[in-house]
Amino acid sequence: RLRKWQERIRTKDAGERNLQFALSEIDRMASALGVPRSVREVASVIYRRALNEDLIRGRSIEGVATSALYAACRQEGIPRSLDEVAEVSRVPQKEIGRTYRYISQELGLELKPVDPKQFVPRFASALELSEEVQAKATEIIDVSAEQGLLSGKSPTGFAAAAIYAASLLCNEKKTQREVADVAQVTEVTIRNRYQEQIEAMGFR
Amino acid sequence: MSGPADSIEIQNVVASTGIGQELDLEALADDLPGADFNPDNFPGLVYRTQDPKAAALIFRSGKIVCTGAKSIDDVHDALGIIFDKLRELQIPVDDDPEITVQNIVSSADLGHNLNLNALAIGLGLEDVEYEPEQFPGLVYRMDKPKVVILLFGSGKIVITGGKQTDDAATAVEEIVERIDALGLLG
DNA sequence: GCTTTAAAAAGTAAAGT
DNA sequence: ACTTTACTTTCTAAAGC
Repeated sequence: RLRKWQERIRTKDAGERNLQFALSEIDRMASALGVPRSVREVASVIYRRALNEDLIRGRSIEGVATSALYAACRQEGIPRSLDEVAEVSRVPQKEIGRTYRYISQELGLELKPVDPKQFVPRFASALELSEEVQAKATEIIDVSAEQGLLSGKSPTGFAAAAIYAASLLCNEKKTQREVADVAQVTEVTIRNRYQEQIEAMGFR
Repeated sequence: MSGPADSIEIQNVVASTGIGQELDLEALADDLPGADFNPDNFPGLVYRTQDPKAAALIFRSGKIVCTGAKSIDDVHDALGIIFDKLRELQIPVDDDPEITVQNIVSSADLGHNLNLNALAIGLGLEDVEYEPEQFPGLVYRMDKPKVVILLFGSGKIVITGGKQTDDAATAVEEIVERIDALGLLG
């Protein structure tokens, strides 16, 4: 009797400690990513739901915590790329993506594909670009997406190219390297997306 | 009348079989020229046939997996070559080992560009995986036939998971119908 | 879950010329 | 800037960790 009771307390304590660890990790990563408190709360809710639905079995606590935060950022409309999330996590990017797909499916999050426009304010301010450039980049994304150029393309690369193009059009030029660095894509990707977008805008 | 169904091409067939005889893979690796056997990495011995081009994984139990063939006939031909090679080495092989097709991978072309964002929402987010940051294709799991379809912006698609020859054709017919019903087929 | 094998799709990336 | 190579995703069996 006593042994069973102690075991229950032990598992309860272990579970409690694991939950506290996960929540503190979400907090630490959220701070490193500079996302608001509301996103951390959404991430915590997602993590607790995953815990209640027994989705953590066979997966690492850190992996589920990171994926919950990645999902929360998307749900709140201020997405971080998997690259950015992986930088502040000790879990490899591949596992974060796989775990995200799993919990997203099991919890029925039904998150829409990431909209490249959601990266514009953050990337543009990191590059100290004006509101005018941001508005232009947003327009470029809308017009080129409307013409079907977005299908299959990485949202960060698409946003980076639009910001690069907008910086040229507004006489606030940033180099491809500068934009590539903040968006964490290569110059080659910016060049490729940029060419298509300029053509879609009817410039050239 | 050339439609998407006519563009279907089988790209890979995976099948399993067994010779009904245990094997000494160490000895087989020495006797079979071109055989790759690294038991530390993987328990199967890898043997490749040139014509038809295929790769076989041969296990200690005598069970064999054949992959890479372009048709079901090629699977039978490739395995036939392997059975004969084993017989040449004085290894008893069942007369007519049963060969089971486990997976057929096909490609096809819908002939129109696809708006994958609209398709993800239209087909139902619960049945769709579309993460262009990780992979450019939209993943759609179909129940009947039970296959997985990868759809790309170009309109090219991949059908995998099918076991019947006509699964790909049925799946293409079905996906075209669903996309068309959404008004998303050019 | 992982390990290995094959194949297509298209995007992204890195290395070498 | 160009090409080449390689990695991402889906599927499936096999034996064993």
